[in-house]
Amino acid sequence: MNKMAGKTEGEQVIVIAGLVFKGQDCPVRDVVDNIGGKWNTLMILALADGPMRFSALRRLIPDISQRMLTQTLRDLQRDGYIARAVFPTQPPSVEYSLTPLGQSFLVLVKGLVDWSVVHHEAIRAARATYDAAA
Amino acid sequence: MNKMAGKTEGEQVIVIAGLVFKGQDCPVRDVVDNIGGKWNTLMILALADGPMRFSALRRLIPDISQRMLTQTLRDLQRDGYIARAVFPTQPPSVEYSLTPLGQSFLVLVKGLVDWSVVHHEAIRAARATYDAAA
DNA sequence: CCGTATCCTTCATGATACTG
DNA sequence: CAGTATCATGAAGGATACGG
Repeated sequence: MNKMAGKTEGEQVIVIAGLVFKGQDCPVRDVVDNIGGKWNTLMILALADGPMRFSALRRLIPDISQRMLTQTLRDLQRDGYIARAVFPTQPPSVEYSLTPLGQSFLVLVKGLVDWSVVHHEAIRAARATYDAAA
Repeated sequence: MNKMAGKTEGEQVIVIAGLVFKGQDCPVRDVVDNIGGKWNTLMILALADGPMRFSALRRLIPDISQRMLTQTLRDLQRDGYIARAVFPTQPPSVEYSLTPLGQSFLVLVKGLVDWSVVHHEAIRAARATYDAAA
């Protein structure tokens, strides 16, 4: 049922698996781009069990640079996955938590993780086979 | 229940949401990296309804360059998501199809797509709000 | 403690032209 | 038809230093 249809003028519409993908306003693109980021999914998982402070996240994920931690949190906040709360302590503390949207998304991420765990071996095996044939 | 544990020597183990993430051999990383690619999920969807020839995929997804189409197909084949079948016609024709692993993965991708469609508006709204505040 | 600012490197992608 | 080869570029990510 895959089809491609051109509109009357210039604007192109792609239909795949019953879904419309337009060049720009594709609903999926935004979400996939977020998953694609190196740290985004991990950050969602890190906040799965409750709010966390900036420094706590750094300790939890030592491999991330401060720059990337900030940026990842900003991106996720901007898209509504996480919330940022500042407490006027001295020095100030900032707490991040999943929004309802983020919690909804967490379900997908967990599904992804579970699938990965189950099929990881098959993937590694396929890779080995392919590389051996090359 | 998030914890970080250091092993006796050097090797670092990160535990998030009950899962172990080691620097290299992380089962999730491979999968997420694949999803992250610009065309990978779209390609999986494109093959959802059955096998497709190279040229058919080009027509279906006009925005992809030949180079990226080839590379995306190669990557997915290497990881075992899709199969490549060459038919000795003149000129030769090549058909790509989802493997069982790919079909299993398709379920996740569809879940992702559905979620995106449902929550796309919320995300766009969050973005608008955030940008307005800035 | 929680960031910004700056610089730098690498990699993914795109454009284009050519081949069995 | 189904690719390869080559070159160019922009974005993503890392390292480091500084600021409120």
